[in-house]
Amino acid sequence: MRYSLQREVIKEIVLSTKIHPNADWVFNEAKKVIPTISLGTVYRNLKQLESRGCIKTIFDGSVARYDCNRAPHNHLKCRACGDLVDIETLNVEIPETIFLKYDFKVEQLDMIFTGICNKH
Amino acid sequence: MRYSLQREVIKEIVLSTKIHPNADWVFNEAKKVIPTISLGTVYRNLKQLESRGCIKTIFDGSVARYDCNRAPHNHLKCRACGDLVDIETLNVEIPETIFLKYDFKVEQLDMIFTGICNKH
DNA sequence: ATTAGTAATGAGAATTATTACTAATTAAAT
DNA sequence: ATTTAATTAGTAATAATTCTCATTACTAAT
Repeated sequence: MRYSLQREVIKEIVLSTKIHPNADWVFNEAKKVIPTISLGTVYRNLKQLESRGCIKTIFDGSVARYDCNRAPHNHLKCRACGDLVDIETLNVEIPETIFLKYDFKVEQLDMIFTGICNKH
Repeated sequence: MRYSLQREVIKEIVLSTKIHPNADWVFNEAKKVIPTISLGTVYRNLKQLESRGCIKTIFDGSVARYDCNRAPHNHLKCRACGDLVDIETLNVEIPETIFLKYDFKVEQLDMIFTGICNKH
């Protein structure tokens, strides 16, 4: 993968925040550094960064948000302000159990706790 | 909420399948019964049925799918065929723990296991 | 039975998030 | 320096969903 300034900037932006931004937020931040950058470039690079394992995509309802935390973890989602915060991974019956019970090979577990955060 | 044939048909369709259909699938099924029904009507009624608690919405990536299973449960999602199946709720550290640890009032927990089902 | 009031509908336009296309640019290899 | 292929900006296209609005059809009261 060839170097590009746009990609470096996009990567830095996502890696430097914990807010789990969406593409549009990243786009607006990136414009502060490269005013001519286009939204398509942001989407293209977010996708590339994800496929390289640099970042992860989480779906918040129907919109994609990007997460720089590569350690296994889960999320709390406040339904009042929309904030999404990381929490340490909670213990769940191991995938092995699911394999035996449902004949299904688990590769990934996404868990999201929705509720009200301490700002409300 | 006033009676409407469209809503009854839409409700029956969602309640009679376990495939967790999306709006378009419901639309196509509904057309078999009411050929003049419109997609907007399907979306409008799915939303109403959800707010009444008759059905639940699950987001599969960025598209909404509808679930007639009102008991607490989780989902297995096959990344090969896209099938989504219900599994019984697994034991998770109770919301109380999260409240104490993160000062966050959990109202709902969504959990989705992604992997490969026994058809592959 | 008729009517008045208003919720619901169908059809299509609008919106939002995302992807695809294309000609021009640029990093990197020769 | 020249070539090559990846990448870009800008814009058009797409997909899913929501909105608008004139018309239709339930329902309660007459």
